Amino acid sequence: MAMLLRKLESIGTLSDVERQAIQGLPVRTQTLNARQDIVRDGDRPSHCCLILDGWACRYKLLHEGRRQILSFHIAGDVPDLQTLHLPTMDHSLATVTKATVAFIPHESLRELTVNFPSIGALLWRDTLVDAGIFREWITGLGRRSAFERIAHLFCEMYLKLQAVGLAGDFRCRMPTTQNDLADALGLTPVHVNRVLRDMRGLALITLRSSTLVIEAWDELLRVAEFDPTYLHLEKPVAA
Amino acid sequence: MAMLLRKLESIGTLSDVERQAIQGLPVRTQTLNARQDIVRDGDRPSHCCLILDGWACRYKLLHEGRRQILSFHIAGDVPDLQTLHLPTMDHSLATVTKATVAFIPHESLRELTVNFPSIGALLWRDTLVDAGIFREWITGLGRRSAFERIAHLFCEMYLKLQAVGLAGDFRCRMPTTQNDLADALGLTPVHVNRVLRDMRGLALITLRSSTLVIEAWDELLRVAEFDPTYLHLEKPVAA
DNA sequence: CGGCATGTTGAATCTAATCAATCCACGTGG
DNA sequence: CCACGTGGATTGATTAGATTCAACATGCCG
Repeated sequence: MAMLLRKLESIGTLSDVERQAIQGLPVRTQTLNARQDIVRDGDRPSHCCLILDGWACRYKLLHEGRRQILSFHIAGDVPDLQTLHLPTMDHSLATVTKATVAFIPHESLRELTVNFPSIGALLWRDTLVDAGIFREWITGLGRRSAFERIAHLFCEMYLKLQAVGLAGDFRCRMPTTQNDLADALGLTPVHVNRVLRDMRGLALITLRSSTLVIEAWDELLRVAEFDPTYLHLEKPVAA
Repeated sequence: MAMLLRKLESIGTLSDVERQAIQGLPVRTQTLNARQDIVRDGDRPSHCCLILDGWACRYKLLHEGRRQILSFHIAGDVPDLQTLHLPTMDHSLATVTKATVAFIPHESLRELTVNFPSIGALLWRDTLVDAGIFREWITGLGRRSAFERIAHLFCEMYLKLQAVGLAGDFRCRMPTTQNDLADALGLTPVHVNRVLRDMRGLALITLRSSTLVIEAWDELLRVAEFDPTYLHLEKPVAA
């Protein structure tokens, strides 16, 4: 549960007792291949899923195979935490890469929130941060250009990864295909490809073999019109 | 607080004691003109805002006056409930129409969630439904056509209004300008206008003087590819 | 080595944006 | 009562950003 602790402490604070209570949660761990569904639209799961390693994403499917990715998730995230109070899934959750996940029974989590209201508040807070990220994505999809959207996503993922110690020195994993990026940003894979070429041309970033290197962080922030407030990170954000 | 009760009971259930506790909340009521900010991006409010009458919306501003509306809110909604656990606003909240709102101190709401954990759970649930609506909007902005987006929004608002008794018989208020719709759906006002003309031509809806009449509900659901699951309404949805 | 997923590029097309007038409904004041 | 002002709605003409279709390259894995 180290990843969960690290994640929760990136958006709030925990006491020793609380840390121990979280570490005492019963979990069933499982490793999944890339592109496997974890829970599906319409399911009524009895567990939440904590990501220990790898990437996952939430998505919805529409007619004619159209897919919209709603969020990307990394180690420490509990992408279906909302099932604690919304029994029916209104979207699906799948792995992006090979991933290790831990399933935590709803019951245990409810118990935890009853015994430790401040952990409950922190979990609530986590779902609220999630919603804040959704709002930012809405803004991007509605009013940002393809270029700005991609730049913005790179800033976001870099900071999210950094917050749990998985990024630094302006480089991080980005194990998404151009197709995944397209489905997340409301674009076509072809157009994503062209924009990435342009970004490379401007010496903003390089993205090769699932590794993102941000060559010009300040410039990337500027073109993305990126303001990290919406991530509601507890610790000040590293420049 | 009747509207708040009605709203909460549209997504869950309350006992008599809980109803009374909610009715005992101290509030300061205020009437605002149309297009007034209630809280602004960056604020750290000490109250939540319950809408008693009229419409409000959340929005973000970008460069060059670009605006993205993130959600519409009606009587019974508490659009800034997240400030209970996310002190800093990452967007603004404003009235759409002349509106009456009630301000409830954070302190009182926190007390309420401590004394009545099941009210706390219901409020949490409300923010989760909110997030579910954000996800649906992401899907629309990313992968639906302008026509589908508008149709989808009409279905959503009709059901939301119906759930609190403000709509029926396939008609409801829709006090949004075409400009508001454009900012909500990632379109231009001009294009919204054309699509509305087309929808009228197909005898799907009429929208005049802030009143929406849905002429062909089933057909509207079909073209919008609308599935009400994401609204997580407690009561079955009226056909 | 072969096969398949992913990435890349070109050309044609299209949806929706942009720019620019004009129209209409409504409220106000002379 | 009517002229005027204003905000919103409507229409036309043009443009731009992104899509679509298609072909080809690359790289990884069995």
